[in-house]
Amino acid sequence: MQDRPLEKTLYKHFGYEQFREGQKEIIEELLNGNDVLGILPTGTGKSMCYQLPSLLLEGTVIVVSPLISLMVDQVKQLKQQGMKRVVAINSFLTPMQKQQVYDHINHYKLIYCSPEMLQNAQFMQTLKEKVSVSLFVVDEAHCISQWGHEFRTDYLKLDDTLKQLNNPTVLALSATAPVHVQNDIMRQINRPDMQKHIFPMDRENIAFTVEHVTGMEEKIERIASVLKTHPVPTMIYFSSRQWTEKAAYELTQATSGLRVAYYHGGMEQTDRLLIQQQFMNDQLDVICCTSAFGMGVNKSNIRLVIHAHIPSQVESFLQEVGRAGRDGEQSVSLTFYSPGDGEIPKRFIESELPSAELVSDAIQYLQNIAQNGRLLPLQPEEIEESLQISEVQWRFLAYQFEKNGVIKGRKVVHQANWGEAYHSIVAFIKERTNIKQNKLTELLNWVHSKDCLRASLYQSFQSSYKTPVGFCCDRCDFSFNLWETSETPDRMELLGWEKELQKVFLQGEYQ
DNA sequence: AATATACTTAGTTCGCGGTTAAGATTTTGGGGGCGGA
Repeated sequence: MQDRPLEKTLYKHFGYEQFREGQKEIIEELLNGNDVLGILPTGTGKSMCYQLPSLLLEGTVIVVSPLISLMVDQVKQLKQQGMKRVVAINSFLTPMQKQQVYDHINHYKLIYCSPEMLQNAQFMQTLKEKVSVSLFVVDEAHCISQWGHEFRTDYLKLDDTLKQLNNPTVLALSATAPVHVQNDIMRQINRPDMQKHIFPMDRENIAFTVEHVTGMEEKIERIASVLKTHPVPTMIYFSSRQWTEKAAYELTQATSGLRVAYYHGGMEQTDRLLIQQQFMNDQLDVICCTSAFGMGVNKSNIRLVIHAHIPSQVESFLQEVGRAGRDGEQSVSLTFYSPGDGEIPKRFIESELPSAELVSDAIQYLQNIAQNGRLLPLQPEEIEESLQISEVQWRFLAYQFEKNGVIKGRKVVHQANWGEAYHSIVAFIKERTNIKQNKLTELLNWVHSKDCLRASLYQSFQSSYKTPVGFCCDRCDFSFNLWETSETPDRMELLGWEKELQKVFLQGEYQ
């Protein structure tokens, strides 16, 4: 091991004898100063790709993460492994805590933050003054492409952040990113020449099945009957919060004995955390959830992922399905479709971005402000109120107006080219809506596909896919009565005393 | 009739509970000296 310094560091700090597939190549690439786009399946240790370099590189590693809970989990885990010079900066810190972190910012080797945080002037100033960034990591990088254009536009400003931080080496990581998402990531962060380390993401132990039914009532009946014969750890996706709650109640009634809960973004943070932990600890069998549930759920024995509603694109579908069978055991994806099910995602797509009329209203509103020599209101809620638009719609517009030179921070640019801005924004909205509608159509086509579900699902994502280890799909060889699941395992899984002790010590620890 | 996804902010408090470091005290094991067999 003497002439293998990377392995030595790996063993010394993380206790592993050798690297997993892909890790070493990526790390060497980064240490040589090359940008890397890494697409690695979940559970193969993506975070090692930057945690180990953070120990070897001179400066600081910045990790952009989409969820506070993800950063907090990572920091907790690293501290537990003995790496103390790690911090997550987010809105959970009080102003005083934040100041303390800023005062000693150069003490940290790893800093986790959200893309929004990187738009905070004080944070950026602190970084620029006191920190030399050796590596800039975008975790869950598909968020750039999937959320950046409409939902969280700060994801599209990372290229500017990189410039301000003296163009450090970049590592973009994701588990599920088809070629067009990979290209979008590189385009948005303005690094066209990234070294690609891409591993196939098709899952050979998941069987696919689609059932056409009449409506939600029949779906829940079917789910109940499947769960009675196959009482396995299960996730059920819905497109509405209300249905998650209703279904959880009805399934509890229908399947005596199964422990069912619901989870969606409208719940209290503490409740969300509790449900997630109970599910991960096998204290719950079934979760009825919206798309809010998923990222950061590292439960290895999820056997069944049901879509009671379809999402709005294949990428989301694959991410959600991919949470099944991380342990390699036979798992199943069950998708329901009833006539009209495409309507919900269609409405989402239509309502997410403002209409042309709203863009024109917004321009009038801005011109009014400019003429009176005023600034934009400090509270965005005030603008949303005046224009009668949603928070997401205003954030999208604000980003577009800024990009088109109409506003600068809170200032409205007087001599802006309003006509051109209007046309370019409206054209962009059309283009995005189109792209999203096509993505929805792609998923709907799959649901109605007559051919092998596995083949048609993965075809557009990668050139080839592995042959399944068990069942393939309901067009080929799968049906529920062939699928044998072992008896519900003991509720209390024995982990060995080290893991049990670790669990006890880390319980309830959140910051 | 409507249906989902997340982040953000707060200026310089105060008291309480818990933790840690340092010092004091007690317990315990081992080493060394001494006397006797």
